[in-house]
This record gives sequence, C-alpha cells and structure tokens, in this order.
Amino acid sequence: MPELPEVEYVARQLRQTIVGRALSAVQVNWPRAIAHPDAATFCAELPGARILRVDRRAKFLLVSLSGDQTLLIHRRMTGNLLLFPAAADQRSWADVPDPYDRVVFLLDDGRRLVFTDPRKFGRIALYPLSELSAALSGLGLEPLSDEFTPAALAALLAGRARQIKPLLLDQTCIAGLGNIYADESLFRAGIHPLRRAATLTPAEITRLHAAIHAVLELGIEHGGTTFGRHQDLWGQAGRNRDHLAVYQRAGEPCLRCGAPLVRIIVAQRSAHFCPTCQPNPDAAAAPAPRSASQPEGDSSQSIRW
DNA sequence: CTATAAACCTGCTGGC
DNA sequence: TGCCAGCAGGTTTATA
Repeated sequence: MPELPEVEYVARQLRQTIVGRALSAVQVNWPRAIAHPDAATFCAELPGARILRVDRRAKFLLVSLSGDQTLLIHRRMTGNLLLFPAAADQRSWADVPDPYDRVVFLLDDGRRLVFTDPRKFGRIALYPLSELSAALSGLGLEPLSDEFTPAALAALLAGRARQIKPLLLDQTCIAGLGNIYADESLFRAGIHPLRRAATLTPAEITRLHAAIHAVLELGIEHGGTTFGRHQDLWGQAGRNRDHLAVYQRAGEPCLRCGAPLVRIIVAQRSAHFCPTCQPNPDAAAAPAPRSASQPEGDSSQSIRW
C-alpha cells in the first residue's frame, strides 16, 4: 500500500517534526526488520546521532544523520511510522503496547518514533554515506523529478516487448509506482494494462507521462491512499481513496463512460481498468476471456535486501 | 530480455 | 457461530 505518495507524505511530516533532534536510544523488537547491518550493531551505532534531514527516493525514506550515516526505511506492505509525544513517565518509553511495533526510536526530547508493521515485510537499514548510492543504485527514474520527461519515458519504453503494467511496477524502470497508482495512471492515459510497451504511440506516451505525474501529485495532496493500513505520522488515514477512478472498483461504472470496470490478473497482481476507455489492442487472436482473470507476464527486480 | 512462481508474513474475507 | 482456504500487495530469488 505505501507507494510514492504515501511515503512522500510521511517524509514531509517527518521533515517538519524530527529534523534537528538526536536519537537517544533504539529498541529492536523484530531483528529481521533491520536489513543492514545486524540489529546489535544498528542499536549501538545510533544513540547520539542527530537527524540532519529527511528525504525520499522512490518508496524509500532517507533520514540523514550526523556522523555521515543514513537511515533507509522501506514500509513495504503494512509498515507505518508513528510519532508519539513524550511519555509522562520517561522510563516507560519502550513499553509500547502495540504488538506490531518492530523498531522504536527514542528522541532526545522524549518523543518516540515507532515503526509498526503487522506483516513484517518492512525493512530499515543504516548505511554510511559512502555506501548509500550503491544501496540505492538499482532504482529507476524518480517520477516527480525533472529527469522524468516524456522523452525519458519514451526511451524507457522503446524496444520493450513487456506489457506496460508490469513495466510501470518495475522499480528499476520507474521508481515509486505501486499497484494503485499504476492502475490509475493507465486509466487516465487511456491505455490497456496489457499493451506492449514498444507499441505506445508518442501521443500515448505523453499522456501516460502526464497521468503518472498527476496521479502521484494528487495522492500526496490527499495524504495518500488508505485501503488496509497506510497511516500518516499521526495515525491518520489518507483521503485519496475517494479520488480513485479504477482501483478496487471492479463492477462499478467507469467515471468517464459508465461502462462496468473490470479486474484481471496481470503479472500475478490485480489490474483494474475500463474495457471501453482502455481498449485491448491484440485481444483478437486470444481465446477472449471475460472478467475473471488470465495469466500474463511480469517481473521486477530492485534493491538488495 | 521476458515471464512465472514461490517466498516472506499476517489480518481479513468468503464460503460452507 | 465457527473454522479454514485463499487473497492482498512490495520486493527478492530462483527457474523457464
């Protein structure tokens, strides 16, 4: 669920609340949540470090610390960062009742930054500046940056036989889109999820570029999309769900043409679209399924850990 | 290069 | 009402 907008929204909140503070202590309740280095070293290195800045790259949260170290946080499916006020009883900062709290950072002003994650997929890593770029080296274009232009997108798609939907989800191509925003982007651009990347026309590429940008910006503006568990720093749900056009709306009428929206499986993930506004290119030869699902390709690669 | 499947985990849903 | 198979989505890894 946390995709670029959800991560960006929390990054902005963290930037306004914890920059300038120092870490007093760290408690790791689920060692495997620490991807690098080992949990013991992680806990030993952090106390005393001051938080210099907070950034985002793709779906990663980057917390720059004094001592040339950077905290990399990836929320994966169900991870959330919550900030709690200083406890009245300073001694009890660690005994957070929530059983899903995997890592707890105690700030020097008594507040607690907690990483909660029911599914245990989320990861936190600590890298020295010298290894940071290597750790993030596998990521593709940052969709809200200046490098993401229609031309850059065109170059990415050129010669690719892959279906467009899996390509959009591939973090080594474009970094930050997840299932929700990929579906929303394709709908906005009027492109069927099974279209082969290389077959998109210049006009379609331009539309897709604009759609990706718009959909992500709107997501951020609305505090992200909450379906299962995304919450912001204060535990608040995002409001973007009310602004989605196709995701999780199978069977409901298309907002543009009224036709029933469809859900199929593409690359082992659900894909939602409007069969009218997003016509299937080469549906001809195929057996012509209906609404259920149909296997199709995918792939994706990315960062280590 | 592209596609497929399984794994990592656990809460929630649907069906019986 | 209760139990369980199956689903969900981000990423990695192994295999066609």
